Amino acid sequence: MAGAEKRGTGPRGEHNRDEFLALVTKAAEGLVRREGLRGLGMRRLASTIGYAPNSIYNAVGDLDAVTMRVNARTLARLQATLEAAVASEAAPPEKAMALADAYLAFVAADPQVWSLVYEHQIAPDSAFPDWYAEALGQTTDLVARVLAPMIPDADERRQAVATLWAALHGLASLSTSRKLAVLTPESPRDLARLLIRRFLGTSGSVAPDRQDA
Amino acid sequence: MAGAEKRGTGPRGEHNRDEFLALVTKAAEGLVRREGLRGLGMRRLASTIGYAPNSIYNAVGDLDAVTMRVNARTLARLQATLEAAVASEAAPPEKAMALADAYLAFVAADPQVWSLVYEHQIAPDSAFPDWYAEALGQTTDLVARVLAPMIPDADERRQAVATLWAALHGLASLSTSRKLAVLTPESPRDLARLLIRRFLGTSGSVAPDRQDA
DNA sequence: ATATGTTTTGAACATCGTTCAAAGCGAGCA
DNA sequence: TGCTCGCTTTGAACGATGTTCAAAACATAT
Repeated sequence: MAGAEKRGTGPRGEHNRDEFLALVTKAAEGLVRREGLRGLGMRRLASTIGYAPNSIYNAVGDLDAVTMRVNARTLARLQATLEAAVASEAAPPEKAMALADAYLAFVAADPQVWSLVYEHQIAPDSAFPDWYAEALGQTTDLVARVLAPMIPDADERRQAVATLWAALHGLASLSTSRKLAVLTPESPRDLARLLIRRFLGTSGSVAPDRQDA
Repeated sequence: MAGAEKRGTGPRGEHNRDEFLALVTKAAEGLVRREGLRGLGMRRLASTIGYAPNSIYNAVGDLDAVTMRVNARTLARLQATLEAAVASEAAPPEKAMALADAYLAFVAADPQVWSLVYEHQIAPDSAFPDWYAEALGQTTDLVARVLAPMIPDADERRQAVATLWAALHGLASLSTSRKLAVLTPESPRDLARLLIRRFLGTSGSVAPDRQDA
């Protein structure tokens, strides 16, 4: 009664607990990818993986918990994408451009799943999830590292990172909701280039502005 | 059957049709203001105004239609607020700052209702609502008018307006969802000032940066 | 006063998220 | 082997939702 740290028994099927978590998360992600937030339902998700809804409640939690899992995975994927984008050795301004490009390409490639991250509103009383703040911090740290050579002052850099991050978020958000196309025909990536060029004050052209989209 | 433009009969209660529309819209707005998107339900809305749900279906439509009405009103209120903000005679850079300030103040004063505008996702197959595109255009035209003296070229100005609009939207969005405070302690208005100062290249201080918040 | 057409509504339908209590099954002990 | 313990899985149920149907209530026009 007091010990039993290992486990009393084991699961029935061919999945252990972690595999089941991954199964649920990937199935939910697929549902969102194909039909958006409204396509993610508990009964539907359960039938997709061939389980009863209660199994998901026992292993993961309610629909909010499932959404959190998907969002955590999405942020990790975004993080990996951005890391790969700044891996090359290039001048800082080009790195900033590459970062914005990778961000917007990620969003364009998976708009529904990315939208879930900000469409999902947590209850206003519950505290901010730790893992979310950490994931966000890791990603913005990446931006800060890229901006470090151009903005030496730490305070100013922190403000610049937050501002640029919010601006990119706005471009991506309005783009996926088709509200950006109402204002201008340019792609969000072109606008991001404009933003970064003007914000960072790299007055001339940063790159020959190759147009392949 | 062919004519009868006026009306066959009249409503029962003390409200005519337009008054009823306004009643529904304002009640729905109040619900959202107090409890957010999740607090807006058809049965709850009906009981709030003392009618049966079916009356709302007959006069307004389904819950999506109600949401649209609230959002139209919100955009009109925002439009009026921004118009008032640029009414004063001042140098263009200060006007741009005032515009951003008014926008973010509007969002901060009514975050839940404002969030409804972008939280509400229309079906991906249905076309964009005309009135929404028009309302958006009117508001961004205001920004374009403010920026006109500083950016004479029409193409460049259109891009700048879209970019700044998206950036403001991002600041407001991350602010209401408490994701901006994770990154930096500064208020979104301070970050907007930084954004505009850097974007518009008004290198020095635009205003003495009076701090009253 | 009767007929007409709209407004209003009570009841029903389908579905949803979630919970409860029982059945199913693997592991440890006798 | 047989048995119990404890976790896993589930069928059924509960409450609530958005939405629709058909009937009742009502104001007007003849």
